[in-house]
Amino acid sequence: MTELKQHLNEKGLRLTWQRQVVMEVVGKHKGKHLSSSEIFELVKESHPSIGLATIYRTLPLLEKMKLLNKICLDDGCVRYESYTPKEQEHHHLICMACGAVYEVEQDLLGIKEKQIIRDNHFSIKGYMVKLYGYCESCAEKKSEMKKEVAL
Amino acid sequence: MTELKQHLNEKGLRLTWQRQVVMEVVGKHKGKHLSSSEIFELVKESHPSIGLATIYRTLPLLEKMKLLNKICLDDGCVRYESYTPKEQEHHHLICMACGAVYEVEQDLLGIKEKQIIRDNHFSIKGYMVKLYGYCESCAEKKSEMKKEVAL
DNA sequence: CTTAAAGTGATAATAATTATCAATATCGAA
DNA sequence: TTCGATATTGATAATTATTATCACTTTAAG
Ligand SMILES: [Mn+2]
Ligand SMILES: [Mn+2]
Ligand SMILES: [Zn+2]
Ligand SMILES: [Zn+2]
Repeated sequence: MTELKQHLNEKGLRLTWQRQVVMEVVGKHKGKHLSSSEIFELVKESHPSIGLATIYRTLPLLEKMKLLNKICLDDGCVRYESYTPKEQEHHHLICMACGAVYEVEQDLLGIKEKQIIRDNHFSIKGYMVKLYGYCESCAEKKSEMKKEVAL
Repeated sequence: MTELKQHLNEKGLRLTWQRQVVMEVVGKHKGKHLSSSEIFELVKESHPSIGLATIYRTLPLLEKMKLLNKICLDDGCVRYESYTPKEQEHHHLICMACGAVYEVEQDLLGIKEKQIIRDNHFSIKGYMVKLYGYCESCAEKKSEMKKEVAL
């Protein structure tokens, strides 16, 4: 039995082709950070009859079942990506100039976690780091502009 | 000359009482994470004639001048707080049950930053860590519920 | 004091997301 | 299999957060 069906059964929910297709589509785009409407468009390619409301219902559901990760990259919409378990969380570099997003595969917090839990009486289930800065090409453009102004 | 006026002058922008009041209001609420409409309500208390559009214009402006921090706590709206410079960045514990937000004053990345810059050819100007978990009271409620189910 | 240009308030317009509801599909039991 | 309780869906109306417009006002340099 597929992992999706398993999770659904546990909660008395039903397996529909809509839920399967959403899982498949996101799974086919590892490394991408897809908005709800982008997922809608991708699903429609193979299943044009699906409704947008179903997408908006399905994504939070899959997230709660930990089959997807929800992320918020400050561009005004929620995005989703394939689930990464706590042990191999990854993080995001966001270019403040062009908005490009790069992934960082590294444990960025490490042992500090335990200390935070002690200090704050807060049990930590996961974390997300967003790093803001400039990608290589945007950094170059910025230094060129400074030169021009100096002339 | 106030820091606000200084920044505005540099860019040929003007000092208005609206901009001053928004700064004041957010400054009076250190530790809070205020949404645009919450800020609107707070400003209206002393200055009822202000328009919502001005709030939405002013906040991103103050953020670009680094007089405010913009944050995104996954609840569907942008929030702002008093500016904290890079050297003393703080981070957020978000309770997945009740939504409460606590602050953590700690450098969570430290030396890893340089390594990230090397590995990714990305200049880092700042970062933000969101830690997800359960606050003390919600953690208790959860364990109580498990007991009940077990009965 | 004048005046050009920046800024504002009211409000219309968008964009993302949620709520409603009648019709349909799923799945365990008969 | 068939049946039926109910979970789910698609269409669409409604909300919510944010942005765009535009005529009028305010700022600040001269
Ligand atoms: Mn990612
Ligand atoms: Mn904070
Ligand atoms: Zn860039
Ligand atoms: Zn809580």
